[in-house]
Amino acid sequence: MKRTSAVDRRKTEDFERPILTVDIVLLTLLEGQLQVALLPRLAEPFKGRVALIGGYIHTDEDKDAEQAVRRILHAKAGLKGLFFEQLRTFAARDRDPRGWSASIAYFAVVPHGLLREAAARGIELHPADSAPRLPFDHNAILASALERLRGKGAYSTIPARLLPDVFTMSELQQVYETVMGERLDQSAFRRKIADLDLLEEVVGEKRQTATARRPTTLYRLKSPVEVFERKIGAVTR
Amino acid sequence: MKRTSAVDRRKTEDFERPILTVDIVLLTLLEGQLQVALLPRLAEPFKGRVALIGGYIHTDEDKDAEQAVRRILHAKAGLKGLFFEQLRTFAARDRDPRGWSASIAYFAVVPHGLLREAAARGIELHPADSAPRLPFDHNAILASALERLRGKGAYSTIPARLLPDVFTMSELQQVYETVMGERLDQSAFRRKIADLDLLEEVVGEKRQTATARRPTTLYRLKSPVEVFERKIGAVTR
DNA sequence: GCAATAGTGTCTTTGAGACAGTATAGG
DNA sequence: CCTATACTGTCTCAAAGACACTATTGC
Repeated sequence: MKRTSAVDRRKTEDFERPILTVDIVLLTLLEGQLQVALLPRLAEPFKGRVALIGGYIHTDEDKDAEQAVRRILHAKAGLKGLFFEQLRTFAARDRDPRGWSASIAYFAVVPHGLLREAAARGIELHPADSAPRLPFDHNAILASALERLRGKGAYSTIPARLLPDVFTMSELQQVYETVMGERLDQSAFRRKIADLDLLEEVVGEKRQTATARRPTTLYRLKSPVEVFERKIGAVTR
Repeated sequence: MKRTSAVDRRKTEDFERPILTVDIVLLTLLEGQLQVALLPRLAEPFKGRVALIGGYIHTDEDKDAEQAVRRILHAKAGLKGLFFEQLRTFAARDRDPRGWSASIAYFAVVPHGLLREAAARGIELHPADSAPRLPFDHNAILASALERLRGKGAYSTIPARLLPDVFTMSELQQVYETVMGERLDQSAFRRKIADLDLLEEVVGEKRQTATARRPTTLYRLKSPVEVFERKIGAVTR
């Protein structure tokens, strides 16, 4: 892995450049459970084992890291326009057998309904809390994404991005409960959501899962992801 | 900048490796104002201009990015044992004239009293809110550090790390006021700090700035940086 | 009218902002 | 005893937890 002579490089850059990749923790909700999207690796190292969706930065195509994330999500999962944000960078000598490497980790959420094409491309969903052992430090990256979702979940509309465009208030409450891992009081939840003025009603009402007799109002998020000051609280007793 | 032949690399890695550096936003408090530590650059590009403290990852010495931060803080500012945490990574094609590059940005705080040696090494302090124009995207990195400090400041003991080991309650309140840019009510502040149980009294009392008649209790932080649930609140009217 | 979920009203607790009060020193 | 800062007490308001209540449909 030697490049130009050490003498030439010494002027500006004394050290081998580490490998730089992007890894994406793509989360969705299925059967009331958070799931991670994993993809069997096509190349060495760890060829054949499932891992986070990721790839090299393409210095010719990608003008920045976000662009690389968009390109990779599109190419490997057929997805476009998702909400995603940078988690943090995992950079160390021994996280990759190929040598010193850095992975800029991203966290993304997607409604389960958009994953048809992803499934066709070999993407598998695994329960986020009991994912298999992953190569590199991907289990740590996943843990970090879950921590972020649980932390920021209570203070933002990110959990709502796990639902389809249109949803009921009960569904919304269930997502928050799943994400936060706590039961929420129905009355307090609705009050809070109303106060925050995040939703708009969808005109045509609809009947939900056969068990419901009374029809339910449907809602849609007003704006892209928002963050609020005070927590959506849990039931304390 | 060619390395092994394109054919050799094509198997695993089709693209040139970006430059990878670490940059540190080192903040301190001087004359009741937040200040950033900046250092004139010794090498091109932007040789001679002040910039954030940073450097390449040394793949032989640094086992991970945090180690690089510690090494750089020690080598360039003579500092050890500071609180620091990762901000986020700035990665784009045009942020560095040398080509596609990524900087893992860190944010650190230091009591002003520890900066004697740093000053001797050419480090300058500039008001954080009116720093000069910096090379690369360092102004954006600085802005991101300030945002983090102001955001997390109200929920953590990080602001206290801007003070010397031992401090008075008024000093502590002033740091929080400076960081948050808001006046705080004295009674509410003390109640909050007491409830959080963050401090321990220092036995020998001491008289503060000549203006104070009554002697003041001195405190010390009990534990390393802590984060709390509820904000240290501002005066609303 | 019964089952089942949708949705509302209201009591209570708690955190914290406002603000005035008391305490303790030097001069 | 005056001044300047240290420190405390308490009223009030607002957010939100608890919980019981009403509403609307299919069967």
